[in-house]
Amino acid sequence: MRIATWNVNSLRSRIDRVEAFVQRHEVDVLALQETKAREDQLPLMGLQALGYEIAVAGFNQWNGVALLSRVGLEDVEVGFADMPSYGDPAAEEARAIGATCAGVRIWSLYVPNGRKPDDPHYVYKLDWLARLRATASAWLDGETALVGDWNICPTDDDVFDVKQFAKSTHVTPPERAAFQGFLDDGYAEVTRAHDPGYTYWDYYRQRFERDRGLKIDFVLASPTLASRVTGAFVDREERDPARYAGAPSDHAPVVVDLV
DNA sequence: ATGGTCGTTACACGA
Repeated sequence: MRIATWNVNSLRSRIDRVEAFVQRHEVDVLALQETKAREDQLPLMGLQALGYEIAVAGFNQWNGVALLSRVGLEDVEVGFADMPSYGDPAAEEARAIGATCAGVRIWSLYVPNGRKPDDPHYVYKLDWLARLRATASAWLDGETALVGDWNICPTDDDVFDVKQFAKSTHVTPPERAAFQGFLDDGYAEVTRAHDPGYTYWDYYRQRFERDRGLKIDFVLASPTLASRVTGAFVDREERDPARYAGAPSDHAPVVVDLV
């Protein structure tokens, strides 16, 4: 089975790329983040014609998550609501959607950005991660994957220039400790060993062309699932502005293979 | 310190 995760930065603006991506790599399950659309706004017929079931949750003009699967999509669950200060406080905003696909419980996660270390959103980010960890620790016995945009650079190697991030989120010790907590509990990050490269490059300043990026998109697997991983890679071509028509997402997809 | 570029029921704001 091949699963993938991709912060797509608007599913509507990149629906053609998503269709091409899942076909190009024969992806069985795709977790999406920053979908920025309600299901009723999405032209999903193409993906359905390709055999994908779709579950969409949590939307405003910045966030939103989704799961596509051609190997079953059961027991869909939405959780970990967004901070109310984003968008319409009355709208239900989710930053996580989970489903069971061919026996594997997969969660598409869009960890809060945090904005700045002195911002309330930063506190919210750490609290959100603590709540996720407490819940996810109960899933270690099963075949569980926590995939998505973690908005954390766990090591200095995951930042093109640590000095530039001295006063920024993504690299602070509390964020790194929050990420490490999942590993301490027994989850394994299964992509780095196969592809240590960045997964995100800012749109400005030709950051992709100069490979000035961040590694912030990860796949954490429970022990049983981790033992099934045979490979992983970052699809950098999907981030290359020169490779395909139209603007790319600022994130590249991450693909993982399981026996 | 600033600005650069994407996206969105947008002409400001989040990433």
